[in-house]
Amino acid sequence: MKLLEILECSPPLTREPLDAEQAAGVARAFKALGDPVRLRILSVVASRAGGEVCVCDITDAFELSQPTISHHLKVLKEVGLLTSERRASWVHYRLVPGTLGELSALLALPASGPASGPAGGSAPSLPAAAAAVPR
Amino acid sequence: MKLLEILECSPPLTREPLDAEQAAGVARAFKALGDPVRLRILSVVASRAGGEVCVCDITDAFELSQPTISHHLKVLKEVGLLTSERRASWVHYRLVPGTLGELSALLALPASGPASGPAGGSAPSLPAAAAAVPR
DNA sequence: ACTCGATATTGACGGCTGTCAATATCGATA
DNA sequence: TATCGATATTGACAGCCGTCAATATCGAGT
Repeated sequence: MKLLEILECSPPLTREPLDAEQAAGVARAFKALGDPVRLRILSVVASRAGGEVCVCDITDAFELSQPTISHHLKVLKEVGLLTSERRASWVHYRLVPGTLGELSALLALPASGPASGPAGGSAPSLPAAAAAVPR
Repeated sequence: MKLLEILECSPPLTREPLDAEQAAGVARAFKALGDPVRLRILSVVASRAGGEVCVCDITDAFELSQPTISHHLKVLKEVGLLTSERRASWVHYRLVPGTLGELSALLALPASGPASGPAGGSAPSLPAAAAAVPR
């Protein structure tokens, strides 16, 4: 299943627990972000003005072998965070639009100002409702 | 170094590339989120009304051995996402305030409406500036 | 067709990780 | 202090993961 579809039907963590299927899908994305090199690669792509990075730019921004960089790019691509396009000899990577934003929304706190928040106005966070004996 | 400190001095991915140290710190957090079980545990804690969950509640919400759950809780705690407090026989876990929000901000897209965004209003995302030959 | 530079794939290796059974620890209660 | 329930720790094992050297593929130019 595609990452974006999973993200779009996964509520924010602060809203309700994820079911097993959602968790499995989302975890794949976070696992991909769980490597320092991939995180840096992603930040290079995400912060690039044109939104596009040539592999060669990445390869010599890191002190890692070219196959290793290629491997990380593949991981980021397979999980649905990046896309690639070949132009002439060079391959360019860019963000898959939406995924970063959806991941961000998943972790976001419940909007303090309920002005434009996506949340239905439920659960005003009743302070300590279940203070009884746990079981 | 503590997770929150790292997060507080790490710019959003869309702003500028992470340096190696920031990436290493942040990646630890995402790595912890990169397991389906931990993600579900975290969502259970995050969505809990009182903000607190007893271990026993988690242990029998999953079909995993008690040591396994304990292990995952330890990982989430060591990485700085959860805290625990012992009360009587039971141990209660809660979110470390701020971390989820900071992680969310790290992944967030550049705020379209700069109304209440935490970002200083820089970088109007110049569209495609570097279109020249990659190298 | 041949060569060359850019990128991907393969195969191998050491280290990390998720899981469990067994055991230990820690509080409460008798 | 003896016991019991709740949680943590230990040790072991299979499987995954990051890295590299070697090699393959793919376009472009000659």
